[in-house]
Amino acid sequence: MPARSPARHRGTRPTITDIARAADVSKSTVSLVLQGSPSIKADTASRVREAADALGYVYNRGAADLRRQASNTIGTVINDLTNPFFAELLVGLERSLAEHGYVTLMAHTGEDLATQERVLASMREHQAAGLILCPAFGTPEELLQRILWWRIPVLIVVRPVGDEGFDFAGSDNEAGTYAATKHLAERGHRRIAFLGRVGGGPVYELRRRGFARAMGEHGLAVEDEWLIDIPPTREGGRAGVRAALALRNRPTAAICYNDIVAFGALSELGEQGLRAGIDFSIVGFDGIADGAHSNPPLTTVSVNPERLGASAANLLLTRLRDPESAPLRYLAQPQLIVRQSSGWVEGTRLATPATPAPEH
Amino acid sequence: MPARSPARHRGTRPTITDIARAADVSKSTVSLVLQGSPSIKADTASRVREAADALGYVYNRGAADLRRQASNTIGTVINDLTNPFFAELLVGLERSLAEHGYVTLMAHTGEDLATQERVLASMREHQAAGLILCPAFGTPEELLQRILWWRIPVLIVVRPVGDEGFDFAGSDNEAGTYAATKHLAERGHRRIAFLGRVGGGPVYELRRRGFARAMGEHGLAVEDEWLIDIPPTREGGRAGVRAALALRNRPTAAICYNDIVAFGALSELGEQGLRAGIDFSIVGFDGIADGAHSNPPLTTVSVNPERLGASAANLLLTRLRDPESAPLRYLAQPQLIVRQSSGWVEGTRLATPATPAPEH
DNA sequence: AAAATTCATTGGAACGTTCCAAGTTCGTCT
DNA sequence: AGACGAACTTGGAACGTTCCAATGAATTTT
Repeated sequence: MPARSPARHRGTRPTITDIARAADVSKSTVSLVLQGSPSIKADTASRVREAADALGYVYNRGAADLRRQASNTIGTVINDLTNPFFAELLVGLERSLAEHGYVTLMAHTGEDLATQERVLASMREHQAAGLILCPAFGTPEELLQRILWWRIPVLIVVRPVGDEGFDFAGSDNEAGTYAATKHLAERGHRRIAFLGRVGGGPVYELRRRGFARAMGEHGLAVEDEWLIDIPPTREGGRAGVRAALALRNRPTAAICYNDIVAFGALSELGEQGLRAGIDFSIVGFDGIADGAHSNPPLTTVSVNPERLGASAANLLLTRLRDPESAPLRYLAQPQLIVRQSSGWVEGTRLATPATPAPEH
Repeated sequence: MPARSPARHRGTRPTITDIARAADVSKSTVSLVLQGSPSIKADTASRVREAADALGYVYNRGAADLRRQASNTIGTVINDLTNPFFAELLVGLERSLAEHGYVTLMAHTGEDLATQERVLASMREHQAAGLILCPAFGTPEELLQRILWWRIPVLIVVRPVGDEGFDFAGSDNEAGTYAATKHLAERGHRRIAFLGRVGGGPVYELRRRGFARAMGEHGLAVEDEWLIDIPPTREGGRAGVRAALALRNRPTAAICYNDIVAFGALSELGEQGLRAGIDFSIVGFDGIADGAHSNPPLTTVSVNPERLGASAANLLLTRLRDPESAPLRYLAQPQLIVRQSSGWVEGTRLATPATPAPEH
């Protein structure tokens, strides 16, 4: 390799070629040293490393990725970050990815399908090694097929799309609401409402089913009007409680589709002068951190969102190692956390249970 | 250019060279077409585009970035995503970046300085075009200097580091707590506590100062014990209220360092059987979405986190266009949103004001 | 002492783009 | 008819890595 090369002009970053020149070795040697190859003599290696430091060298991952035809970027698509559930999920995801040397290219869809299309295409152009997708509401299975056709490993989180066939990480929704409903029934509730978007996709369907099953097993009827159709938002929670309280055959408790619905419900109860856990019981779903400090603290079915995120990331990394194996599947077993918002017993005030707190 | 090239083997993605071969033009022409150059004849262009579609071509942004010595990746470092304030900020950031054709490389530090160092270095290797940093607590000015030395434009968000000199987007903390305190004073409160981490950096300092100034202007003394030292968390809020209620000269209201502290405070008041806004008033800071639906809804100083994020992104993009201009600075003017948690008046119950709601 | 083996290093061709300089093909003007 | 320009198109050298095949030197084996 010719020792003569054009001198580096100010402002441009040093490359392995510059290091090579400074350390008087070839660019191949520098590359090997940077990769920690054992076949380079120790003192050559340290000479190279010194030169690199002296020049303020920065590894150019883009160039390496181009040559290696690989990347350590994982595209992560979140549909609703303003829901702390997804924020906590993202924390777990990102942490786990980072721990394994991957980097997170993050995009937010706000439940918009067109945005989702756009960001996925962008991640493809960016040569993401894999994708993690919290699908926006109404995502067609066809999109997932298309992504597979791109030959990019993709993991779906939280909301299943299509029937199996894709890698998926989520929680056992049916078991979750079953436990929640059982809890309320055992505390003496006989008329229990369910607050969520009717026809709101598979997650809603499963949660409703767990509710119905538990009701049935406790010999409790489910009146149609107790299935209250509200958007899965804080406002929805308020509206749901208003609707529930207005019913002729008024429920004494409600299972909420998720924690933010439950927060809305708590808020509305307060506004109506009712005490959650005494006058009316509320149970949420998700187990977001705020639930431990709402007013009153929220009984909820915790899926431990941060841990779910970490598990999801690990699942995708497994897939990256073995692109051809059968679809992977992880279902977190949710855990009922009893706090004050369900501290109600037939006719009497229940001693508020100490938060049992095996939480983080 | 030789028309003969090795045939594409299955599994490898088509490149502009493949398109060139298919459309019987040169690779340069394909490149120009993809860039929408006007100097390519319309029918050539469409022939090329058809070939590209037929082959299922995907633009390789990494390769282009390498050649152009540029990238459209912005590194975004968030210190605490489990605080909805930062989650909403991130939403605004990402949306604005995406609208301008940039992509967000996101990392979470969890307030850990070592993690912060690591992710910043990684973003540098990834050739981020710019950085947006919500600095972890205790970030030294030296780090910022170092980043500038990297010649990567960086914007600091929320927490200033060092004295000016860096691009910054944040809110007027002093004015915010001033307005909040004034509000409480005008409602008749004379003993007001401030719940936050004493010595918790410049943001704390400014918020405390706004509080002190308003107290002074209303002729109210600030007892040392009313400055309650708690971590800026939900738990901190609970502890703060407990501490406040235990004081001999017991305050009747508290300004909280931020909304999640306020949520903790509301929770603790509830636990103690006190009604926020009636028995004790609470004001938060940040204006996160949940505040509109807490129990009771939270009076807060809203900085509109999502909009702040968008503004921050725009500021960085301005900087990218002109790398040499003087430091940029954006201070959001926060807005007091009065809700029920401060609906208290000397001796009487205040008619709960309708949420005035110019919120989003 | 020659051959074989190991060890350390290196040349140079990729990877998929961009973009400059240069080329070709026209139509138009003298 | 020849020259000139405009309108299109193209060759090929970058960008900063990796990694294969090859080289040379030192060491061991025969």
